[in-house]
Amino acid sequence: MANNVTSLDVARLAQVSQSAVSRSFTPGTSVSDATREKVMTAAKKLGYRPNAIARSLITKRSRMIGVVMSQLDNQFYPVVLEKLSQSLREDGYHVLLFINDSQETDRVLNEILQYQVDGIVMASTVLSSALARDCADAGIPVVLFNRMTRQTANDLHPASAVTSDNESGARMVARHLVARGHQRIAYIAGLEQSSTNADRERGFREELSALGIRIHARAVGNYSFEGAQSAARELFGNAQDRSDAVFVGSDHMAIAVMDVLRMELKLKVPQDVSVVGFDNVPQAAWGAYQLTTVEQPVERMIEATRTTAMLTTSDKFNTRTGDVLLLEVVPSPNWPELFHPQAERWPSA
Amino acid sequence: MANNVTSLDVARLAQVSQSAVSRSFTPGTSVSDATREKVMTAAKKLGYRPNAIARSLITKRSRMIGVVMSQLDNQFYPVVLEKLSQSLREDGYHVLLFINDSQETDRVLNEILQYQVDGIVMASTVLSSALARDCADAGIPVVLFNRMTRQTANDLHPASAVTSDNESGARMVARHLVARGHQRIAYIAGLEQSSTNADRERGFREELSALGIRIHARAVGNYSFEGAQSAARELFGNAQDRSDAVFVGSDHMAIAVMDVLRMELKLKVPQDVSVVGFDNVPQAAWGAYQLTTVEQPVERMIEATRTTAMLTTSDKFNTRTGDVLLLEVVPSPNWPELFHPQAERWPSA
DNA sequence: TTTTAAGCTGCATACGCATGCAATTTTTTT
DNA sequence: AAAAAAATTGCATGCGTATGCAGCTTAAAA
Repeated sequence: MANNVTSLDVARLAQVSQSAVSRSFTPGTSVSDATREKVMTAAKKLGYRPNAIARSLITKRSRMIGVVMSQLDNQFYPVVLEKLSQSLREDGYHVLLFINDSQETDRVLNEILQYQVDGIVMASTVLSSALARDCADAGIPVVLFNRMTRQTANDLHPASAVTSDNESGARMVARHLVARGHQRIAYIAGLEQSSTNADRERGFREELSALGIRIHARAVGNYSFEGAQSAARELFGNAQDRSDAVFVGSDHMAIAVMDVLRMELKLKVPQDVSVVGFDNVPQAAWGAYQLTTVEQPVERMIEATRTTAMLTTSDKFNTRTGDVLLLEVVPSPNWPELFHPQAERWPSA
Repeated sequence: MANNVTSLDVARLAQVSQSAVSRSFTPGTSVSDATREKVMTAAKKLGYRPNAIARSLITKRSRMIGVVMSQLDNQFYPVVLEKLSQSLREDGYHVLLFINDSQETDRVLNEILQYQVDGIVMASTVLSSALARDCADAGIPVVLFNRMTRQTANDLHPASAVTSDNESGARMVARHLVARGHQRIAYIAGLEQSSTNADRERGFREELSALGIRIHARAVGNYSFEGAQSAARELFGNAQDRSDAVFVGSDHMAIAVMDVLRMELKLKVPQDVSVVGFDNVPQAAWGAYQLTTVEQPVERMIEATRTTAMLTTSDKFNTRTGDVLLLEVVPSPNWPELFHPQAERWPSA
């Protein structure tokens, strides 16, 4: 019963106007120290808390960022969520979270937009052109995290995107495996329609090509644990002409692959088969796996996401004034340090 | 620039009053099919979306639930978050997420309260009495998830709590280990001030007692990966009089323990040491670990949380009318099926 | 057909706060 | 000490929606 406390109540107790109370709680406004103190005293006595909802209605800034995520079972995303949340909070923003199972993205986005969020971050999700357009029209910046937008001529997304340099990362894996003496190298893809998979696969293929090697086998894991298990069985179930190394599209899948190789197929990793992942999730370092992997520079990706998602709020930028299309690929100046070689078969020399 | 569309704009286009528009978008109101149709047509044409902020201001229902979490690196919590989010969404609620590092719970809660959330769920966090009182005064139901409230006479929390039957689960582990022939059984605690640890430890101790056994060794892991590693080194670093089994307070810690035992101390699990965890996180089933563990009935816990967190909104209940203190321990009618024995040393018979 | 009830609709208002404007006070300058 | 500038304060209004109330229309009952 103490939450009915409004700025007016405080004003009365402090013997000032409601405006004074409002100003006392708004940084950068003109209030004398004396009044502010009176206000604060009264506010504390009444247990007053400014109503963010009412405030948003006036300022048209909710200070909320809608975050859409799926696949929380892939530890990469909880980590991202945690860091993103903290990063935003430092700027006074909060996360309105939406977890979307399947491809119900449209409904989810409609719900988000009703909440007047100041920005939207979509992780590992594809965004329909129509909705992207909706958001742009509404002046809400949208950032795709870990996915690029499709940019075909007639499917132009007015949305920003942040990814790491997936192609370079994959190239590095190719060089690494070849340097280790592998010749029969397989690839297990993530979601084929995702840009991350496309970029990684392309980089991997091209670099192998440059080294005079072609992919020995390929299967699709769809970035899921079960999908990766199936892919592993498909690729390694048959003993003859078996690959001796496999680059898996994500650590999450790579671990599933290792389990199948070891437990079901009784193969030794890394003695019989080398496995390399992507992301560098915490579990990659776990003793039982010690997975070689390529780290995504999450901190930097988040930093890019943060600033982009808050553009309309920033004083310097304003996406409202047009369909500004921002594409940001986080560069990886220090890729070598992002490569985490661990358990790898020694060169077959 | 299309987000300025208000109900008034729609009203004008549809040639009806603003009230009609409002009613058309509010289920259970009195509008003729004809008007509703006119309204919907106009709304679609303009791309109108009701403003949830403005709506909240009037109805005093934001349809947001504040969720406070920490330790997203422990996969138990992402799983909970995902299911909770989906469960709430089915009732039209959304999650305002707060991830709190350290013990900055107070500040976090203050921020939450400003957003006029309809309820608060705090996972694995202790709540100060003062703040619990604040929420109760504000008529906002608070549910502690996976933690009980402290209930000493002078520290009474007007907050609900949902946990599983930790004590029974721990008793089951005790019986299991003894049945397997273990005699030197250790315990690695989580956070000592947490109720979950207290309950699990008590149940474990008491059941062992009943079987004529006392805990052979004990260390504290504070529910963290690193803490568990240290605890494992502390307990098993010395070869003499080493325990032959250990019950670890959570799977997250148990995996860290297994890694230390195997990688650092070159012990075989389960041949040399049996390890049992708690929670049944997805990783417990991973091939390399196959951890024996006690499953927490997450679905049921969430169900209890959901209803409790929405009490003020529900038509049937109203916590505003008093300091209703709800304590809900999710019973475990089928504990046996929640026990997941996997890699365990065979009876030493 | 007349009476009564039920269903619709619009008007006006309020939710809690921020902000432009004008009036007032304080400070600074001359 | 007077004049000018700066700082502070209150008033009034509006953000976009929901809702009680009264008037109106249509359906049901008599």
